[in-house]
Amino acid sequence: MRHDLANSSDEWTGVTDEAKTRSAKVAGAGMVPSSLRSQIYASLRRRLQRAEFGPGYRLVDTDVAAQYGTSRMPAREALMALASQGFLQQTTRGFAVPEHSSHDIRDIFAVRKLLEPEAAAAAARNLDAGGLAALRAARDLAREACRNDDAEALMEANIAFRGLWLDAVNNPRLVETIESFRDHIQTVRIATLRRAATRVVVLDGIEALSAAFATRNEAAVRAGMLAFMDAAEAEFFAAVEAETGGEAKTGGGAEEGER
Amino acid sequence: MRHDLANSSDEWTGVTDEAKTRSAKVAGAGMVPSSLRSQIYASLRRRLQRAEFGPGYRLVDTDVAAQYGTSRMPAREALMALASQGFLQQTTRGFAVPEHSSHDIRDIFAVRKLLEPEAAAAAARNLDAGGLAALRAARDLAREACRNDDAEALMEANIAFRGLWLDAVNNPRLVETIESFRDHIQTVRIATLRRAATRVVVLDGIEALSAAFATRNEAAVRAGMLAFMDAAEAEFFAAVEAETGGEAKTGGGAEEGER
DNA sequence: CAAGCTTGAAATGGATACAGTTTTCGCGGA
DNA sequence: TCCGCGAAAACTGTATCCATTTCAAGCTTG
Repeated sequence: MRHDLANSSDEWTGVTDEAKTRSAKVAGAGMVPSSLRSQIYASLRRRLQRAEFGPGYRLVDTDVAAQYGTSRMPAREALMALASQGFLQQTTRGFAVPEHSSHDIRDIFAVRKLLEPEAAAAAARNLDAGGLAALRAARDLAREACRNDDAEALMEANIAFRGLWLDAVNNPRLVETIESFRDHIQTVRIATLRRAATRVVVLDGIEALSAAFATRNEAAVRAGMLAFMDAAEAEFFAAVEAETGGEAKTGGGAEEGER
Repeated sequence: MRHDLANSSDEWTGVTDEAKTRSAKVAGAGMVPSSLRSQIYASLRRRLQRAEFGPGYRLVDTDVAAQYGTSRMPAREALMALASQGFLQQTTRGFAVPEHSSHDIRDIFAVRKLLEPEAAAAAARNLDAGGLAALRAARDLAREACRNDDAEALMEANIAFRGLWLDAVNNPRLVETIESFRDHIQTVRIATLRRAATRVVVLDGIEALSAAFATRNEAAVRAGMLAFMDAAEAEFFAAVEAETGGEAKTGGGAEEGER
């Protein structure tokens, strides 16, 4: 399949905006979006986030270059940038979508549990009336989605809710670190997407956090966030257990191998 | 100055080992240490950690390539990898060593205070007799350096001490995150290197931590690390205050600009 | 029939070449 | 002396080419 860079608005323009926002937030880093390298990078990153390639899928620079209609060099550099940020694994022969082990996921949850409760507490300090209203709106969307058993919509609402309180955190470094982990773990989303129990857990978490944010009770926010993450972690491992019977690897992506 | 990759054992072979250890620890990532790109990357990262280039210093791929005696390509890729991990800033024209504002440094300290006490506590659980002995040795080096008012040696001992307990942390993600922050802010070391008071603070911190590690008392380790970081932060801002009279930017690196 | 070696294709890493763009520096005029 | 202005140099981004490495399949041999 040919992936054009100029057209395909949903593919490329959306990512540009996100990149702009992010880099402007961090330290005014000079964005150079017009280079083929950056475009391929952004496109691939978006496709990786959507789990378009399953774990273990191999990405070869010549193939990527052919897909985007460029020479090998921009494709190579985009792949290397993705690898250096952990979105891809560099093997002896090419790049591969990393297969997160259960242990790896546990480690990531451990780090997130150190960061996110504190970040949420900071957000609770900073949220204004408008922010709280937006959080309520996202919560209502989540309720609606849960009532309709719409896993997709619930995930969207969850992501929106998360983005809203993260916007109120006044430590860009902290936000950046948290988001870097979020991007790595679509694995969790995919594994737990289909479970009805997960949807309940997510809605419960959003409800509890929403209430805590509304009262601006920092301790409650901290506790709520921690409980939410514990529940999510337990849910993930329960899903893995149910699906694979306790295998170590967390497969289940879209296209497997294919090479 | 010409930076050879094959010779210059202190510069390059040591870094190879570190890179090998690190990448092997993370996720079995395929290390390809023989590539020029990786070698330049590791060497530059080491030099950045040692604050060989001051804030704002511009690194141009042609210059780096000439320094290492390679073509532009490996240098370019190493620089881009460093930039994508935050060790360098990509400007509209080349790469520059980031200049952290006081606010930025405060933010980074806030994140580190969330991560490092927990990480040190985990290390305390895992350290074996050999690790404790190595920590004692590093502490003795720090004592020696402090007695001689040798700021350079104290910095080395401090880096060694940190590396040792980080090696005992069994969560590679956590280690990776901590290291990314640590390497970013050599600024702190530069600004505070010359103060005698800072040297005392550093030695005190190492002493306290060393004692806490020796007893494997997790709570003491956590508290010691937090106190150490608070002291370091206070010391940094005191140094900035004393030096520049409260300027926002934290200059004072080795070579400034130079282009 | 199996195990090891050989050979070939594919893929990566590095070097060189080239085009486009920005910056800077020197010069001339007001 | 200061302000344009133009040319040259520098820097980046991309393409193409070559060398080296690695994986795999097939063949040979015990």
